[in-house]
Amino acid sequence: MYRWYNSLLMDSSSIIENLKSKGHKNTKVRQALVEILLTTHSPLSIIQLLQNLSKKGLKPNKTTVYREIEFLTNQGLVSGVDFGEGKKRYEGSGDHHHHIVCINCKSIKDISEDVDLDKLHASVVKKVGYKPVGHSLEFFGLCSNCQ
Amino acid sequence: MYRWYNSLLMDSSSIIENLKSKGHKNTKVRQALVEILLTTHSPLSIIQLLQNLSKKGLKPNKTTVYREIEFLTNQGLVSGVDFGEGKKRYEGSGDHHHHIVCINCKSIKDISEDVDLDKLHASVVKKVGYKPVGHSLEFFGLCSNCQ
DNA sequence: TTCGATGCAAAGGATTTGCAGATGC
DNA sequence: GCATCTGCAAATCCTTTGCATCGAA
Repeated sequence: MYRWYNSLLMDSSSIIENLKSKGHKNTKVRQALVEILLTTHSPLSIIQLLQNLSKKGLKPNKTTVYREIEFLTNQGLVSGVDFGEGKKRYEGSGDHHHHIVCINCKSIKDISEDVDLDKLHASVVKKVGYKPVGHSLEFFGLCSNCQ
Repeated sequence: MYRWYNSLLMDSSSIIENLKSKGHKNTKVRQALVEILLTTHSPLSIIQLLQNLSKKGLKPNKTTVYREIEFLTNQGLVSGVDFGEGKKRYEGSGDHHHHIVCINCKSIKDISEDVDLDKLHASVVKKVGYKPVGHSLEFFGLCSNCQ
């Protein structure tokens, strides 16, 4: 998947600078969201993003967060994951990895295992004639506390 | 994943019989839903289930379909999949396989490729100490029409 | 000044819930 | 007859939209 930046090598201010060079503005909410998504390595819901913003002293409207996330997604900086909870979660695009979700307490753990789906993805895509865009792989289970 | 039946070997009436033996009733909607999910090998939304029921001359309330799907899910007969569309889709549990979804026209293709995630699943689960329940793997792309 | 960003209210869509009435066995 | 199933209305939750205002460059 093409990505014009590498979040691991880029800090929030250089991301903001890049956005400014495209005619977008530097706002407190934007900068804080980028920081939160760059430092939190697990997918956050809109409500959790609002809580994190609140910790930074920012209390934007929920709509603003939805729109900012949509914007950052269009910029390729953020991607959404869906655990079938009836809502989406968001993480920095540079963070692409997979998760295991406890079906009871909903806790989420990252999977460090390097899942190489690219080869499979390529073969699947070739077979069905689709232009590849991405994939989603999540595991579900009961965490040690909930068993 | 434990499953008390094998949908490939079981027709709708024997499933209904099994449910009746557990004290559940045989209703037209239940029987029709089981038939639909047994014969449609792609995940259907609640609206699509209603449309399919309609073709069979049944016009149940949407709430009834939600409750029936919940019931069949609890019985292990149905499982939900989520493509991040903001709604769930449902398929017969015996149908477990993966999909590729066109991000433009939303068309869904099954992946015949035999994705052996069980080994990966087992290793992941062992490492994080979770009791395994299931997984979800979907690919996204642009279908030939939408490219 | 200009155009992007924001807040607020309202609307939309999926899903759930409470309760009374209908139906299978 | 009794437990399950159903319909209807209302409520809830997530997300989107319209519009007027604000604010960064």
